Amino acid sequence: MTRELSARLEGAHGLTLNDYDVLVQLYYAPERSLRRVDLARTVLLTASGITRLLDGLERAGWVEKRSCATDARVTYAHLTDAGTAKFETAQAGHLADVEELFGSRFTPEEREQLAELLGRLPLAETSEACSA
Amino acid sequence: MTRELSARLEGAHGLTLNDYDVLVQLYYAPERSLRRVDLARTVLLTASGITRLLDGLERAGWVEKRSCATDARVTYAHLTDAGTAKFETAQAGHLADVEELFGSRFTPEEREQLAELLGRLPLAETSEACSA
DNA sequence: CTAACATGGTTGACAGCTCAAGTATAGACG
DNA sequence: CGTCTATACTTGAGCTGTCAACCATGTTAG
Repeated sequence: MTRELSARLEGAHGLTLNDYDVLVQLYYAPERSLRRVDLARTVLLTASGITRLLDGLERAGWVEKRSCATDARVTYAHLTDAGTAKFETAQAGHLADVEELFGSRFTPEEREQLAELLGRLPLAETSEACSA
Repeated sequence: MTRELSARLEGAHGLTLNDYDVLVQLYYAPERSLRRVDLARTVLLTASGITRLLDGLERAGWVEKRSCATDARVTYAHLTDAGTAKFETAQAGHLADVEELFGSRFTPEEREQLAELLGRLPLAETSEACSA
């Protein structure tokens, strides 16, 4: 399923599933910005993985770096206008794909259940913010 | 979770989660043998992925190639005695890990539910056997 | 203040997997 | 029989992500 979804996303928009995931996180984040560490945690990548993934998105002009005023160590990833547009375009197709491959097999109650059950799995916890 | 399980397996027995997965499949297969294609399908790898993974297991002496009497195209992967022993050793630890990280978070009924729900996801279907 | 440690981030080397292309065998059909 | 298509498997090239090592900044305690 992951392969299939990723392949479709790749074919239609040149995005990896992880790329897309990062775009979603940024899109819904306050100021469309997130610390790289936090981003790494939510998309289940390591710090270096995020560096490399963002390299690509930055080169494409969809994401840019921003420094933090109160902590010189942190760098924010910020979704550019181009990136926002890109995401909005990709989202429709992807949601349709997910619905087709995944959603159609479960009733709404079953989805709830799945979400609740899988939500119990152990994940690293998030951390503090910083006023940009 | 996958990372954690794989890391433990790697640390304790020098096995990848996928290596382990292949070992399980072979262990419970008739004659401890499986066609490479079928193996690929059940562990969710491509044909070339299996070739490379088995390369490693063969070099370690846990798996060996066997040809098929009735179809010269197919090669069987067969678990050697060493491989069987290896698997039995690794299994205990791994089951404990899974229980710790995963099982402890769900009641038996919930596990059933999860299995049923996730079991509905689309997977490539298996294929025919061949008398070795 | 300084030493010691924790945290955010990047980089080099490498593992693991994919895709595309190629080889070899099998089966179907004229 | 020869051709055409499908299947089993391997290999070369390349991508993605990991780990380990590193630098820089922040935090805490003597």
